[in-house]
Amino acid sequence: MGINERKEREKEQRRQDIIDAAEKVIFSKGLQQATMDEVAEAAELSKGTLYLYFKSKEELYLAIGIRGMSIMREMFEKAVQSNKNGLEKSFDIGNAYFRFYEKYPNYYHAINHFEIFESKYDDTNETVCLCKKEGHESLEIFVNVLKEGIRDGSIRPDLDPEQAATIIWAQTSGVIQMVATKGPHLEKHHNVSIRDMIEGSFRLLRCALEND
Amino acid sequence: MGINERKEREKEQRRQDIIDAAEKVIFSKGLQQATMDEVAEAAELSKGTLYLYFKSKEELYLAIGIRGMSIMREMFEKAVQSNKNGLEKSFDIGNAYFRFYEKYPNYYHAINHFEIFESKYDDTNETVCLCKKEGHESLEIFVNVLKEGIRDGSIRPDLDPEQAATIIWAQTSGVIQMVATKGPHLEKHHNVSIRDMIEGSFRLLRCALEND
DNA sequence: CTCAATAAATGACTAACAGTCATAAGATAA
DNA sequence: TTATCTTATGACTGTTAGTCATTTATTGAG
Repeated sequence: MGINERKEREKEQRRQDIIDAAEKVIFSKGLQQATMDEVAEAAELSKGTLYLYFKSKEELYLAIGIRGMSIMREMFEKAVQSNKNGLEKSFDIGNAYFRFYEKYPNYYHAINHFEIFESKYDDTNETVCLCKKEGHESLEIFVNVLKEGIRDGSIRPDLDPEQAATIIWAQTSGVIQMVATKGPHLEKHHNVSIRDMIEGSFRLLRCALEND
Repeated sequence: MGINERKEREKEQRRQDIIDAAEKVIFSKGLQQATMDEVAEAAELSKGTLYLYFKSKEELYLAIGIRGMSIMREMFEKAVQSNKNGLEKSFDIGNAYFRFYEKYPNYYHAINHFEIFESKYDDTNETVCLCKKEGHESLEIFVNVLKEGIRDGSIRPDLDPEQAATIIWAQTSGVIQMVATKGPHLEKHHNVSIRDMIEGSFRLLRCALEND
């Protein structure tokens, strides 16, 4: 049935149009300040239609987060396409994470919002599961790089790659979050550059990771 | 003037009563679900009165966060009262941070809420400044322990204590936040205990910190 | 004690906004 | 042409943060 397929495509297109509109409004005013009426106007649709495609404002924001996660994962995939050893690739992922934050701060915040409220979300919710799946795929890239590093001898062999990846991911998220919230204050009042912070955290991680 | 002093005390007492009531309501229902009417009822006051003491719901929650920070700082102060070396005291602080999260998850979330939205807050706001001051004092305890460790030779001397403290603090916050959001999921589906995660992160940090 | 002045408390009210639903418009197929 | 089904609409509702005119309580001077 060609008609049904076309309808399906149109529906998906409309969904994406709504997310586009939501990004415009939410990224410029912030999640709280942005209203569904404004999103509807930006999408040139009525508010009711928005709710045919998304259960709530929260879920619409989640859809934005998924876009962000997808972009981030692609950046990670590019970052590990080199012939460096596992240790150096690990730092390339770390740098990619930071570059992602710098280039797409709004997507970063959308992802962060999801991570923070993750425990409150319903596991049967499709959008939530998609979010978790995307996040897990990004982590998996890092796990594989750690394994590679252990194999090529650049990373200490006594590490459990899954555990180490999870922990280092969390640690790096913490540093980027700190930069995101306190960064401007640190640069202004403590004369500490954000770049220094990131590099400082990598220096510590290098001690923790490298073999010998 | 004894009367004015008594009035001042009573005003402060009422303020604390309101925070007590807010804790009861917000801790049991969550920030979003809790309404100011419910807080007012729990405090046995009218809603209008709440707004004589706190500019907004947000600021009332901030006041709860300050209480949490104060408790946390006290736990840190106790943690460093020993005759261990600087390196071990550092881990005692880390453990205290985690114990604080375990014992007072609601205060932990209040603090986290503040940290996350810190950049959006007005720097001229008194409550916000108090929050930042409390947070800074906790960090200062850690900075001093790092300095102590460098002096007693347990911690690598090439570290900048302020920078390292800030970074390690951020990293540890990241790990605890991960535990807070993904912990139950990790324990259930990946058979990874929270305790392992915390200890794993300490093991990595030890490599990064210790001298020789 | 009385009474004006000040301070503290009240709760009905407003504005804003997320989410709903009866109705309408449009597409499709018989 | 018309019945059926899908999609879209926007007026409406319920909830709640925050306000403000009014009331109540406290104080200190005469």
